[in-house]
Amino acid sequence: GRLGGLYVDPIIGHKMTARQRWTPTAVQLQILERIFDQGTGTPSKQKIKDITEELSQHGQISEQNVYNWFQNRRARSKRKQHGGGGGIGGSNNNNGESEVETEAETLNGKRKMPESLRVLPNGNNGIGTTTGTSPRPEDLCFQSPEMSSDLHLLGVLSNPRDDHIVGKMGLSESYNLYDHVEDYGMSG
Amino acid sequence: GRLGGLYVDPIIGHKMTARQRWTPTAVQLQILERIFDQGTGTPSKQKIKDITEELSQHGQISEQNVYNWFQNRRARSKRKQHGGGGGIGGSNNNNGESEVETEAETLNGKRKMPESLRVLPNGNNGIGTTTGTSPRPEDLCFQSPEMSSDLHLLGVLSNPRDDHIVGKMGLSESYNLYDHVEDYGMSG
DNA sequence: GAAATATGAATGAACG
DNA sequence: CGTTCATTCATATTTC
Repeated sequence: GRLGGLYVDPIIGHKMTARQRWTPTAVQLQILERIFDQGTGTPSKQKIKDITEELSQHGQISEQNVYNWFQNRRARSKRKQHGGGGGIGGSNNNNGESEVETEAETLNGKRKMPESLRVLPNGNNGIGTTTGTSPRPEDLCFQSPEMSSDLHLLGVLSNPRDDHIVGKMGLSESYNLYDHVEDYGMSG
Repeated sequence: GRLGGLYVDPIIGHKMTARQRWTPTAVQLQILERIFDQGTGTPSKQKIKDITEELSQHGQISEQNVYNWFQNRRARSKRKQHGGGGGIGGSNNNNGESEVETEAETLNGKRKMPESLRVLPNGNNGIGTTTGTSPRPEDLCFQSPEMSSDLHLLGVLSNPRDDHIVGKMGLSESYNLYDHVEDYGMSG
């Protein structure tokens, strides 16, 4: 993806086909996280301009990128993006420790470890799954496919859109700082 | 054991070996596919909860896993048809909900079937698929990892209570996100 | 065991 | 702002 490329997307429709997706560099990410940690919400437009200008010194970026980043960051803070994979025995960490040191990528600079490892700097994502021993399918193949009785309560699932209307509350930024991180983003 | 293992991560240090990701068991996969086949797409939060609770009886799992599974399932069902599709089978486009049913694997109980039985819906092997041997030009993102304290001018950002109050109260003022390509909408 | 493929997970971007 | 889509990465699994 040529972030700084000059090629223009030849209009595929109303969307950009995501042919050029901005990827924050290590330095940009550091700055963004720093700012995110300082403020509690999405910066104003003027702030975005300043931030964008600053981040432009470390790589191609636009105000839209900064805006999206803050929006996503904030939205996913409640989703415990750190323990995203697991969450069961997980560490319910919220946006409290945004100040994480991503030294690995910083040293590389080449950002070979893109996104996945970038969010796991502490070394504990709380998955706890661990197939340490060989979890080969053969081992669990013995289980009989007795799913008929199990799905009795799931029959309602055939209708995924039955309560998507609810959930739209006030637009106020009254975010409960409590860890109600049961929301990983769905229509409900 | 498999996902239900209790082994804890033995501290990798700087780099984390990234514990094995969740892998659905045969029974879980059957249930998930069944539900996916019933509904049109991603279930709601409440549905996810029910599904997760149900699947927990057949192995360790979290709501995030279920959510990701549906997201990937849906995305890849569409990709196979649209992206890989092309025009071999004649009708290229469809709703997207109807995916290639993998009933063969359910019979075996294993996750995959031998290559012989694995029939691709399009058979686009190495023609238009950029995946596989894709030279990612990530060089563009490269830049010196200079971690300078360039935040000097962004110091103002350290004050979260500058105007964000106006922002949250004045959400209705200029939050036309529909044009957020031009104006991503901020209270500035 | 390496290559190829399948797939869970992360995230930027877009929608409503 | 919350949700959802599309793309990509990393790992698990299969194949040779």
